[in-house]
Amino acid sequence: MTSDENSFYITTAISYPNGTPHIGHAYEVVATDAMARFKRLDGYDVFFMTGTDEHGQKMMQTAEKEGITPAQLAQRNSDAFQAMNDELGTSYDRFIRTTDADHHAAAQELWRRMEANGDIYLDKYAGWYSVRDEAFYTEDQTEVREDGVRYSTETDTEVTWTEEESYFFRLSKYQDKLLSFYAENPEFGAPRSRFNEVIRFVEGGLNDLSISRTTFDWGIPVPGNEKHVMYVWVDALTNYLTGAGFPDVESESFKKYWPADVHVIGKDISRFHAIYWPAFLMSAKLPLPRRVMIHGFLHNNGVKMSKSLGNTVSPDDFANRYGLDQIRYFFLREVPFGADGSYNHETIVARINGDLANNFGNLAQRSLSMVAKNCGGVVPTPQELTEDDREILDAAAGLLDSNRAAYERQEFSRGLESIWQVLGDTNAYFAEQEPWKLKKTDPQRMETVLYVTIEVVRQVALLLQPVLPQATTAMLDLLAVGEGSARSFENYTKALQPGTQLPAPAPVFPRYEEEKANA
RNA sequence: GGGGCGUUAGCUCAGUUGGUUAGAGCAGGGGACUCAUAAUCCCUUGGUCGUCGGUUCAAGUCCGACACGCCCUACCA
Repeated sequence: MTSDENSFYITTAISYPNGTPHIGHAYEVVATDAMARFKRLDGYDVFFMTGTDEHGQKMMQTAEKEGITPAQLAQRNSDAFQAMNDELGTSYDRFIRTTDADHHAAAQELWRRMEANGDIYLDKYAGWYSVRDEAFYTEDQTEVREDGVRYSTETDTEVTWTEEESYFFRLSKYQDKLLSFYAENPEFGAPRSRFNEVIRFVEGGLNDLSISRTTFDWGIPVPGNEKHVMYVWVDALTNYLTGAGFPDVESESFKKYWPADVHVIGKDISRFHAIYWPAFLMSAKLPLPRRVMIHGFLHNNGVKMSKSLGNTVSPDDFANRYGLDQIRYFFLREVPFGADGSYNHETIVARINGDLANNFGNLAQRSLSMVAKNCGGVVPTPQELTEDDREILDAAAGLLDSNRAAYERQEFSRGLESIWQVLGDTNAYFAEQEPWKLKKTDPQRMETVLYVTIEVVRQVALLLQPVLPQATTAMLDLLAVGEGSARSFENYTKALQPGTQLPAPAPVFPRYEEEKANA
């Protein structure tokens, strides 16, 4: 039972809409979007899903505080998350909500399967429960502080003594199975350092997991016992199955897309995805996802954002200030995916002006404007290629494979780095060939140089579509590259046709000017 | 307490299985050019590769301590 090899199913984590979206949410979805776009361009049948995880006690409490129902809160904030995706122009195929009807059916079916496998039993749970963490703590993991309230020592959140009947999942039974799965699938968790943490945790022994609650009802009812709702993580993780069409395992979409190819998540939830989730699926006798890609966090200059400091920036403001493609590029180029990173105004501007405007934008502009002025505005006709010409064209041609390899491991920054290496070489090539002098001495040679240059620009633009969807669309328009398949990777080597009429060139990447920003 | 990761030019980082003068980008300095978004190109200043010790003909690259930093996990060896 494996999914179609030409299909590609990728997900972000679903967000908890207890609050509004921040930069971290944008970061995750942009990276996932780039991956999805790359695979589409590379001929895959892609299904890209993101969404919101709306159940749980925290949602109930927040709603209560605001004097609205959990459903209203969920609706409002889920809409905000979807709006963020739309403003960022992400190419999601489904925005799933755990309140969707088909998700209820999926979560209950997963439960039944785990139960049928003998992995769920009813018991009692007593302990210090933190609503914020959605977790129980033992006595010694908590302490009473000056205010007379008991807190979790580790997470500084308030805990209350909770005694309740609860269903448990026999997670302990899966320790060895998980460990052998990890050993056989070294690429399952990434980056390696995070995966190692997961493995160490499992090696340390697994306790059975409490997977239901009776103290509130904002959740999916446990099949056969409506007093209980499912623990939010059983509910939430199942969304990945729902998106593929579960519980209809015979459906076309399920056969095509499950198991998921990549779950993109933050480092805070690696345990749920790399331990609980595979264990649930093993229990339910379903195939396991191929990869869990764990990204780091972005810090604003190492300073945490907080509302009281007034330094919060919504993804929306961020994009409006710098530009959509610009922040996408910054996110993916500046920080190796998987590592923590930091951002600040100066670094962002340096990337926008140095990489995008100067190295790439200007290369296109300088070559295309010469074409417009000296070649009658049509794609020039190359003569026999010199060693220099071939070298630069070969370098560009090689980028497709190197980027495939980079994307396969979500190493976006490496892929982009290799592209900018070629752009740098091309600028050097252009300066060395001096086509503006050839204009008078050897017009045919000039045409060859211009042709080679804009052909490199074409290939680079094709390859950058996943990261810079808007700018590359404009760039490919300037090169009169047809829409649709002409812009997919199958036509990566389909060179520009001499004589093709080109539109008047115009700059694609504006420089970021401080005066304008401060106004 | 146990474990993991990191510590390389001002900044951000690359450095394969140990092997000639340790690299890139940005920043800094000098020059060139004029096709171009004051863009681009060339040259160039910066490093006792955290500290100490060891293995080796040879270590940034292996081993052992130690010092910082980050992370995971815990009072059980």
